[in-house]
Amino acid sequence: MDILSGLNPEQTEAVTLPHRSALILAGAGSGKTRVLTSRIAYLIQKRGASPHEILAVTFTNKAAREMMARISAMLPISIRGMWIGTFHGLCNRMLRAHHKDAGLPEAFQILDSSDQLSMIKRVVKSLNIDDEKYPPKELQHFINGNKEEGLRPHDLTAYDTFSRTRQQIFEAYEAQCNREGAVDFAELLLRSYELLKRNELIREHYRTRFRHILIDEFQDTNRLQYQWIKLLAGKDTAVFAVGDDDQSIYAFRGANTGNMLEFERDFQIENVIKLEQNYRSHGNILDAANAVIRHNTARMGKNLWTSDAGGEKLRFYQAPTDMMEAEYIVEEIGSLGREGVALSDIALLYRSNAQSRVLEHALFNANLPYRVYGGLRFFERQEIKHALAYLRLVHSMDDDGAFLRIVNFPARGIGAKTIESLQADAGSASLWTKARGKNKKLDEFVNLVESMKREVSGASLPEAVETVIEMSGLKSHYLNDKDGEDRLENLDELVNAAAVFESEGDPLVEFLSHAALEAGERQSGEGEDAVQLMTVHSAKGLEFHSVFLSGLEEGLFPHSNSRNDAGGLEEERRLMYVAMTRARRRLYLSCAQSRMLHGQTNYNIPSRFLKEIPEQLVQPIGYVEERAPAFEKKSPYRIGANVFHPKFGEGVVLACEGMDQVQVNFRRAGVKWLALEYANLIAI
DNA sequence: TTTCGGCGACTTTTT
DNA sequence: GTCGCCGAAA
Repeated sequence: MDILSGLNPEQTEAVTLPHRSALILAGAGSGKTRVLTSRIAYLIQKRGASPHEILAVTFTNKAAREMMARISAMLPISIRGMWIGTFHGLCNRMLRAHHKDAGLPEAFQILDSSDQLSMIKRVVKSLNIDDEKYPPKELQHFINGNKEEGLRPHDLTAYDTFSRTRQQIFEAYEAQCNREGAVDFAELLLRSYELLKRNELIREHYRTRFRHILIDEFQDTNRLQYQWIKLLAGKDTAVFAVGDDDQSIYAFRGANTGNMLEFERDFQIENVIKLEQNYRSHGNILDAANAVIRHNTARMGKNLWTSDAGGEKLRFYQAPTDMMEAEYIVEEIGSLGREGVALSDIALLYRSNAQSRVLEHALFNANLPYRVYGGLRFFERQEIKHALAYLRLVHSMDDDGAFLRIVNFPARGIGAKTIESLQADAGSASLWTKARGKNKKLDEFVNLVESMKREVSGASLPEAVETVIEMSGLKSHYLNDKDGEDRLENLDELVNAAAVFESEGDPLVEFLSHAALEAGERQSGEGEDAVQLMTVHSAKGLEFHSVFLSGLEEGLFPHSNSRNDAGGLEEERRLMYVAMTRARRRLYLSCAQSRMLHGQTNYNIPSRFLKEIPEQLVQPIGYVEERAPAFEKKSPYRIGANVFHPKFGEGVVLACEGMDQVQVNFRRAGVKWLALEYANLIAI
């Protein structure tokens, strides 16, 4: 099949661009992933590129897997030479290959966020610092924030005791990481960046190798990730960046849309290709979403359109209480089901996780199957972390994090007192080195770990996992625990995961990295036909026949915490935009006059975002007559109407704001906002 | 050492 | 309303 068949002109242009860097602004539902994968297939098939020359980077493992699957479906050849993965995955790969030059032990281990947090707690304690004054959570944010700016402790200037202390903690934390051979997520990136920066040989090697770098969800990159890309791109490298500034919803964790503008400058992008044709949603849904996002000022400018005009109006329901809102939603789901819509094609979206409970309650009462996304993931479960900690300790005795996690789990009578004295003995050495000969119980533990080590050496990975689960006593512990059933199942699942795990080097080291880098699917039950419940954030990238967007109230959505600064409000609006554009055919908007939150009743007014949706696109249901007007008053002009202005000439109405303002695209004078009171517009 | 009860927090989340 | 953490009692 031809790679280009079925692509629209803009998509084709993007896929077939000559060898130079490019920025693709890809709106929601505009075929972004398709363009990205087609580009790779095109480079290989039509431009004679070798898979070896291609590096493609994504944000999630899921996206990376999807990309690989799609490319291998398009190409008859093996894609093994390609580097496709997340930023962290690719940095890990690079650091494993050059661990010596990066100053890391061969089998360095990766700390996930919770490992990192406990490491910070340990460091704070060892420095005798008050964790009330310096909360570990904040320190974690501080450390990661600095690393993401490319800053090490010695790069910081401290003017007062507070910042000096934080700097000291940062320093001690790094020292402890180095002692244990541990690397946190931000460190993976920063190390890799510094490696490329300092080592010319390695840098030039990758620069000549990767002639094509492709980046997905470019709007979500942080500063360090962008700098990493910049370092990696040689003079003959073409960087193909795909993103949508309107869908940037992760600024709160460091994503920097400014990278898009910088990219245009740094890589001398001549023309930005915009993919504006939406293949997902009906016209009314798209018009409404466009009307909302237009209220943002910091935009690169893009207007989605569809040939699939019209469709059903959006439905709006204002309920007296959150319970009644949920009941309304459940009723509607029932009738959608009877119309033949699959339950799994229906999504209930909300701004914050706390809102799911009332919805779950209503769904449960109505006996409708549902699936909630979010929550604990496989490799984050305590029983899994415990088992992995045994593996870690067996593999590397200096791993204090692993030692502390399991020294008394299952309980073997080694308490805080013993540990404290052990830590005092150890100083800057690892706990393991001082554990023997301290007391009887610790000796037993040391012997246990050593006999595990003997058993495990030479065993296959799944055998090792199984041995550790048995010998540690985890298995019998959970057998005796009345709620241990699920945990035992998960431990079995861990053995399975180890059995199917493929590795190229040391299987244990790679398996442990895998566990840290890929927290695993959230839960099973993928295939069942169930209503999908999730936050708007986790819905990004997905689409559904029908979407219910609930809790559209001031203080909730937009969230009260983002009300203060303008940037926060614009991010909330982008979130609203993302939420609305998830719907293909039907979009329900709802809010409640009163809502139970944090154990007390709140009375909220409808979200300001509702007012930004043109009234004629919305079908109100039920109570709405009594409410204060939530929607924009009908403008005398319709979007798309032709108008004439005495000075600017002919134009087309792009948007209306209330009764008195319109945005017009004039054929000669360009796009302008006009006050109807003064403008003397004439409809033609 | 373990367990239980009280108190405070509480937006969004991937690696 | 619920979860997680911390301190006091068993």
